[in-house]
Amino acid sequence: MHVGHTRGAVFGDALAGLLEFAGYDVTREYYINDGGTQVDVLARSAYERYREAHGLEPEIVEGLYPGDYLIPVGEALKEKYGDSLIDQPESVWLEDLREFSTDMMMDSIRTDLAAIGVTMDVFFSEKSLYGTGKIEAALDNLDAKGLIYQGVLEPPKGKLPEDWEAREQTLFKSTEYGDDADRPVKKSDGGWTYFAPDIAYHFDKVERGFDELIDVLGADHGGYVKRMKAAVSALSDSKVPLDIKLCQLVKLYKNGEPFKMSKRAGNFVLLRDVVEQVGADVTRFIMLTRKNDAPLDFDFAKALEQSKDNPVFYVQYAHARVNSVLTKAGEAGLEVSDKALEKADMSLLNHPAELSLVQKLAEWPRLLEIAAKTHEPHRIAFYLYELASDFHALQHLGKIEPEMRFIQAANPAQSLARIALIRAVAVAIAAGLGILGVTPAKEMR
RNA sequence: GCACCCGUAGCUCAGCUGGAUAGAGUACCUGACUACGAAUCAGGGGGUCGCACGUUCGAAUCGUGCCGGGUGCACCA
Repeated sequence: MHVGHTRGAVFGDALAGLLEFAGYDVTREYYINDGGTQVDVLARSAYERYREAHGLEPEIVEGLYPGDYLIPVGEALKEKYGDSLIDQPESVWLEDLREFSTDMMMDSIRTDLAAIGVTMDVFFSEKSLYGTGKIEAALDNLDAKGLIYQGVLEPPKGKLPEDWEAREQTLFKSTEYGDDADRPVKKSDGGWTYFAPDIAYHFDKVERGFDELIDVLGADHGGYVKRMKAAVSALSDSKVPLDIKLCQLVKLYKNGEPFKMSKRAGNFVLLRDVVEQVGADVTRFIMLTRKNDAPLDFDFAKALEQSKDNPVFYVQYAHARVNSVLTKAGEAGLEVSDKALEKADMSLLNHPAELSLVQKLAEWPRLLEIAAKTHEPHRIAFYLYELASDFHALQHLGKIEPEMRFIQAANPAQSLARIALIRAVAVAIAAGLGILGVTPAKEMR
């Protein structure tokens, strides 16, 4: 996986965590694109790398995947097949290589997901929809509702594709559900379009009884939203809502200098490189400090910095500080268990800095509700930063005004109230970071 | 041409189920460490919330139109 994919994975995982926290029963699914012609391309590309592993010059022609990530696949193929596939026709090896390559890609993806702390409940294979009657079943469902027909599409407005010609195709009447045009489910050669298995996948989800669906996609799939929503509405008789979250690109920087990622040459910055350098916590948090549909700048240098420039440390530091105070209070002979703190007299909190922290804390349930309802986990990240900020301000006040220190040796009741307050801060931070999948460190030395 | 997303401080962005003087980071300037962790904090300057209408007691937030930027646009995934 390259870092672009990561954002979707982190976003989806954090959203799932958020919904779980809000009381939903969530299933995280990964849809494996292991069907269709793209896998043929993958297999052919891997074959060239296999030849390369034998010292032959790979012929990575236009249309194949040029990325370096297939080099190990070629080597693994050499390991398994020796030279038995060299100069053999495609018919001999294509099927085997399809499976071999997708398996290896998926292993790699699973490893990457684990490295970033993402655990999927279900890996759903697109391939499993072909030849099993599932696509047919989904389309039959639509057909029974009168939403499938043979027809010819209007040419697209604006500039016409050069090889445009009117063709009769099998179409889904997605305009019935708000789409701009009806969409083909079969290609002119009789094969399924990519849209057909996608319909079948969503149908399968509906059949499995989910009452709410969320897709996380790259922003370049924006044009696909209406038709998919139309399909799910049709399949579920408008009973199952589908929300589609589009994640924008991640731009990598190092000290403000853009990091070149040539997609054509396949030179991606890999997720594992990023995680190795900055760690999963930082990677995740930074990915969530932007709205999902806004582009994200990811600066390595800042991600490595352990300062206010780096929001993760700022938040974690607040959490660590609270724990430090709790320890100090214990050493000072105060009983600071949660049970003891429940008895604290909170009316003793009346300094503006204390009250503003109380206020911020009071926003937490409401914020959770909005974040969950709008499917926007970034709100949690921003909130945690603000909460940490208010906390840091209050703690620092103790340096300027000693009577504002949390622990007042001469006044246990006051101390208890303040410690109850900051303990609440720690609880919220731990919960919030937990939702985002970031470790709430107790100390950061 | 059509659809979707975006346009808020010099820069990067929050805020948008309508509500009080529009927030943060960064940058720039000035300050605070014998004491709960200075990986921190305080203060200062800096904004016609793209533009214009409209709905409303009230609009950055909702609606319409326009301007500017991004993405996508038969049969490829």
